[in-house]
Amino acid sequence: MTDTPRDERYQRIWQVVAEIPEGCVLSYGEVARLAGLPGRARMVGQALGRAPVRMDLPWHRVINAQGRISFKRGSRPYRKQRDLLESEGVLFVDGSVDLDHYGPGQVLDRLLWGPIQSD
DNA sequence: GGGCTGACCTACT
DNA sequence: CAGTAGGCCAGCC
Repeated sequence: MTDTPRDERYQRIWQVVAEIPEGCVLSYGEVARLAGLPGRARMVGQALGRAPVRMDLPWHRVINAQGRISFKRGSRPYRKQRDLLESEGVLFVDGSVDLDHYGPGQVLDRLLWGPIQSD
């Protein structure tokens, strides 16, 4: 897979991100794995940063494995991402999202049952 | 080529 | 919970 052309790797990453349902989040590592690039979480961040704006990628649905936004707290990108997520119903508790509620394990439930109501 | 940086991750102290 | 270490790899000096 290391011989895969760079453009194709970006394409795969973008595709995975594009398919994250609204109100759900995936970690960089998870996206990398789903794109067939295990262990290359860093590349996901790069791919997102270089994604053409016209793609309208839901980049905000990608956060780190800690369930937190990877931009510096309080920075503009940080607030932007957080606003977008909260507008989709993703709740932040003490600066992090509950991956048990919005993470990959909940994608199916989310599709079947709709937005998370509460506990 | 070497060195450094980064929207990262896991495992281990 | 905080820190460290090693792994990962594209891009830019």
